[in-house]
Formats: sequence, structure tokens, C-alpha cells
Amino acid sequence: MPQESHLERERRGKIARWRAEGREPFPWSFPDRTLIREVRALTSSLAPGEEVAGRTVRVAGRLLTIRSHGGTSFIDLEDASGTLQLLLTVHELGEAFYTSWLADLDPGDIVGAIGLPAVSRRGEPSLRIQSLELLAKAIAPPPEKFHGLQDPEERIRRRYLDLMSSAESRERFRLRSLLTREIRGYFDRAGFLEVETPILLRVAGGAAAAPFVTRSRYLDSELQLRISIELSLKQLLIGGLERVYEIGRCFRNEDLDSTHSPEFTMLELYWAYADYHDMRRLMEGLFERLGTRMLEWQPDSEAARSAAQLFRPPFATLDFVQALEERSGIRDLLSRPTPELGELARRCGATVPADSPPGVFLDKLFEHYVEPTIDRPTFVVDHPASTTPLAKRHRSLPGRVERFEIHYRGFEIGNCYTELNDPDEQERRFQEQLTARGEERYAYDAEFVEALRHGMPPATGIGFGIERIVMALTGAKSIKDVILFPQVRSR
RNA sequence: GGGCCCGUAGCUCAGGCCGGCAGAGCAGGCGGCUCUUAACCGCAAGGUCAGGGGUUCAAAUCCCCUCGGGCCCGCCA
Repeated sequence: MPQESHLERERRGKIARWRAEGREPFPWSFPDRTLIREVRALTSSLAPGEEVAGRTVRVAGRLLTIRSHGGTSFIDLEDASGTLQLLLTVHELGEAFYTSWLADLDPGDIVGAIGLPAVSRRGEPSLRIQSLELLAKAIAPPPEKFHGLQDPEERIRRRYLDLMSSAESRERFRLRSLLTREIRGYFDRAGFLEVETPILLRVAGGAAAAPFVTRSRYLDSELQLRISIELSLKQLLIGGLERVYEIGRCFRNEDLDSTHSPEFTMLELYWAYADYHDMRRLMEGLFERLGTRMLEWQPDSEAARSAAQLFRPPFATLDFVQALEERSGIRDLLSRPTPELGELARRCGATVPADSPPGVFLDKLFEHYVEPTIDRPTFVVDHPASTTPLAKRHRSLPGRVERFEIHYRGFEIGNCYTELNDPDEQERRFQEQLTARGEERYAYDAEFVEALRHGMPPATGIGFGIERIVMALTGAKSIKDVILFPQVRSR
């Protein structure tokens, strides 16, 4: 931590003075607290200059500012429910208490206050103070009272400073929690069972991403941190749990950017005897509900208003191949040889290895020609089979799989398939992934293929990033704004 | 990993192009002020200009390297 500043020496001096007078600067509790929001409500019917007679309340929170006018002083106090002005007069408190309290308190201190709810002469809801108590001295000073903490690096490294100085930041993380709970409730009501499956695996599969690798001292073997939840959850379908989901951390050994973080929270859900059409309806219902709830929580938020307005079923649909052919002017995409697709992808700026499987090039072309044109919630459907080794082939479109992605605000927030459940075809698709390029894309998971051989009911499954949903609904521009402690380099 | 930009007091920021005493506001100290709310007024204090090296009589400023961050690209359901 930084060297102690003169501010901190000053504050330590105040602690010493506090102790010398027999007062404890870090007491144990502050019982019978009333929330600031409730105190403000008590003052709502008062006229300026009035107070609630004979009704003493106790509030506690962080001291924000002190405005001292000689014989009268004002302190702004903040708890999780709001802010409240404390009103102190030398007349009511007496010379000794008044001066010592003002001298020994600083912005950032945690303070308990006892007084009468009142409204100041200028109309501000207040607490007319009878007694104050220091509950925890802040030795280090808080961020600047008006501008707060601006440095994006410090806001992440010392998130507590960001939170204490930014109600907006606190609100964004509160919304993340509310949204997660809402998602849970929606799937619970639909009859899905929440489960927990391993994070430490011998083979991390189910997605094309590099895993973090660690080691077990007891098994004397390498373990990988999961990159998706897919293969574990499908084994539960084989076991007879017909509707399951998990919300949990996944890890991918990659760089961060505005929509990716090496550790992030995934929601995956699998549904036996249903297909991707059923999943579309389930998702439309979920997003409609999230939009409605956001508007209840945040009636003034632009992002919430547009979500509530746009998340109305049925969402727009774009056929992957048809949309790409239309917007790029390239015909017969699926019958073109792989090297030609590679050349087309390179021509629109993609830098991908020339020996990649065709699906990689098609994804790049789609990103270039179609994705930027998607501005409202849209299902992109029926991808070329080569893009997706874990999805079931399309029942009527050759060369395609039954899949949809939900796009909104320029990025993908969810990905669904009718699941591949033919073990022999699954094995073939895994093999193709291995041979298509020198390095592995989807890891070959022999235990998963073995499980499939015991029969997995026809099913649909979806995965989406909780952070992406929170971003979409709160209007956050970076994934770091919706993760409390994003990865940072040590310094 | 590549390109561009940024790092000055505890916090928010000037100064940098054109080298010449290190600046302001908030917070803190001292003094004043009995209804303010980014309170106000006066005085004094506060610096490893991210770190290291170089050019120069002289470097926060110009050059090089390192560290950290931001944006874009790459990697990436």
C-alpha cells in the first residue's frame, strides 16, 4: 500500500486523542439502527424548521462531508439506503461535545448518530443530533467528494473506493444480483433443477478455448478448470434428470477485452424431450420478464426502457446463411471449397490460419457482414454444421445444424442447440475438430462419448454469459463494469 | 502478442507542442462564521511529475527502455 500521507498521520492523531479520552474508536456494535430511507420518510410531512418531537432514532453510515458554520454544522451521512444530513448546533450539544466531535471526525469515518428526524429551514430532511459515536475511524481518506474515483485502473484494483464514491456503481452490482436471482426464479418456476458440477476436470471441453491448467498433489495428475458446463450437464440428462441448469464460474485462458473476461459466470440449461424451437419460446419469456423487471427497478434508465420495449416476443429471426449471402452478395456459400472461404474471410480483414476448418471462416464472414447490422434482439438461426461440433444436424436443411444465437446491442448473449445425441456422430465430429487443424479446438472427451452410448434423450440446451446479460440490460460498455474484481496484473 | 494514447499532491485536474523556481480545486492543519448542501472567507502546509537510463548549462516537458492502465486489432460460445 502507498506510503502513509500527512492526512493519515493526522487521522491517527485523532484516534490517539479519542483513546486518551477513554473513548473507543473501533467499538463493537451499534444496535437498533433505523435505515436512512426510513428516517427520510418520517420527515416527509414536516414543514421546514420542524422536527418529530420525542421520537429519537439511531442511524449509522459513512460520513461524506462536514459543513461547519461556527455554531451550526451539517454532516452528510450515507448508508446503503441513502444519504441524510445531520444537523448539529453548539446550542443543543454544548461547547465541549460540539467542538470535539467536529475536530475528531473526518470524511470516510463510519459514524453512528442519535437524534430527532427534522427538516432544516432550507427544507432538507435532517437528523437533529443529540449524540454522535465513532464506529470505525477511516485512517486513509476517501476519494474526492464531488468527482469520486475516476482512474479506471484504481476503480478496479480498489473496487471498494469505486463503490463508496459511486452510487451508480453500487446500483449496477445490485442489479446484477437482482437479475441473477430473477433468472433463477424463472427457471425454477419452469421446473428446472439447479445443480452444481465440477470445475476441476481431467479434460475441459464443450467449447473452443484454452483452459487454465493446475495440478492435484493427491491424484498426481493434471487438472483443467472448466471452460463450459455443457458436457457435465448432458451427462445428467443421460442419468434421467430431465431439466437442469447451473449458474457458475467458467475460466478461459485468454486476454480480456470489453466483452471477454478470463473468469466469467455462465448459465447453462438443458431440457430433455424439447428442441431449439421450445428453447426459443423459453428464452423469449425470460427476456421479456427481465425487461419488465428492469423497468420496475430502474424506471429512469434508458437501457432498461429500451430492453422492456424491445424484449417483446416474438424476437426477430435471421437465417445465418441466407442473411450472410444477402449482405455479402456471395452465393452458394455452403458449396464453396474451404480455401475459397478462407480467401473471402481474409479479404474482409480477418486474420485466421489458412488451414482452419470452414466454420471458422464462415463465422468471420458473418461477424463482418451481418453482426454490425443487428440492433434489436435477434435470433440468428441454423448455422452451417462446420461451425458447431456439438449441435444436431438440421432436420430439413442439409449442411446445417439446429442452433440459434441471441444477439443484442452488438454482441452475442446466448447460444442454443438442439443437442447432438448420436454417440457415433459425436465421435466423428470430435475427430474432425482434431484433424481440421494442428491444434485442438474442441477437446476430445472420451468419457463423454462413452456416456452418450448409454442413450441421451433428444434435448435442447443453451449457454449464456451472465455478464453479457447484465451489460445488455444496464447499458454497461465494458465487462469490467459488471465484474466486481476483474483480473488485473500485479504491480 | 501488435498499433495508438495515457500515468503530475490522498483524490479531481492544469502545465508538456515551444526545456528555464512544481500549479489549482477537494480533502487535511490553523483562524473566522448559528441553516448549509460541490457551503463560504483568510493564512500556512502538502510532490520519487510511474520507475530507470540518455540528450542538455538546465528535463514533468525531448529521446530510449521497463512497469501499469485505456482504446483498437489478434486470441475468444
